[in-house]
Amino acid sequence: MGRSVETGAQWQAELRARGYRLTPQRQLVLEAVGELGHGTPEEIATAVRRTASGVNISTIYRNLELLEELGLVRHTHLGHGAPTYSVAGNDDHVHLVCRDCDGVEEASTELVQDVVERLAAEKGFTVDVGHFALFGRCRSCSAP
Amino acid sequence: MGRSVETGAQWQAELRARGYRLTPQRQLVLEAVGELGHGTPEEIATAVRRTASGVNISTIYRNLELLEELGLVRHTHLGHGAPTYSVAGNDDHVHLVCRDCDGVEEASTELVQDVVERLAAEKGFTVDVGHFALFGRCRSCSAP
DNA sequence: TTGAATGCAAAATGTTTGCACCCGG
DNA sequence: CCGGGTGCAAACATTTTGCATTCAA
Repeated sequence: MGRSVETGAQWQAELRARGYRLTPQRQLVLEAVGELGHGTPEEIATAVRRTASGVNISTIYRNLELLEELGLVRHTHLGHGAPTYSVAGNDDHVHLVCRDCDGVEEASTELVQDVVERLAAEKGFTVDVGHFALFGRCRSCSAP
Repeated sequence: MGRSVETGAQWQAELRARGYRLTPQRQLVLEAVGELGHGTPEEIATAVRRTASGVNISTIYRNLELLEELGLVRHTHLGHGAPTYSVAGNDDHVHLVCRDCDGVEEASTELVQDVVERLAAEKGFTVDVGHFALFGRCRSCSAP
């Protein structure tokens, strides 16, 4: 689902080029993020453990951090507790977070293209569109 | 600074109408949020304690929740750890959070007016503009 | 008086860190 | 072999909760 971006060989080479090693845990974390689409560290850990039951949560955190540094994953704070990780680069979208039901909808980034361009021009601020979260109330929760 | 919206008498009446009580702690929390402009629960606690040194952090949390329910304050997740509270209704603005330096800039909500209207029309999603956070990289951190 | 609110301490979450051992290159 | 990576346990940070006490109305 949705994955692509680079081949395994590509990021693995990049990894080594930077002096890091390729470990099963590392591969599994990246795969899990891709499969889940969105996931908190805890959810990712659960997914990873379906294949490798012993993986520690701190390993998940350390690898998410590393994979983010490599630009392979990205995280967003969708409001409440844990952040949500997703694979970088593909199917970017804006997150619409409902404050009432905590539901998360997605919208095309095309929606905010103007805003992004204006901020770049006027403020020199480069928006990370995939990181984009809008809070408010969804249709269902607005209904009487 | 920046306060207005309602008079003290107004929200205090509303409070009682809902069966809640007016306590010094409650007033102090609201005042502190107003004075700070933005603040984490811990920062608000510090501000409150300048006047009333014994106030417990759990009281701060409980009152922030209540004041938010009453629509007097609002909170935003600006990325990292603790959320930021501010007085609702006045000086709404968009938050621009830099992922590199963690700095927070503000921009006029006018910037996103179109987006807000389109989302309302197309998705029935009511954006809470004061809750708006954009993540990315600020001018300084973009510079070489 | 009386139940909402507070203070306190303990528990629940979510995340980070120190360290000994392990293993990818 | 060697330094990066992992597991584990403990430390942290933030928020929530149970309960006895206090106090606003």
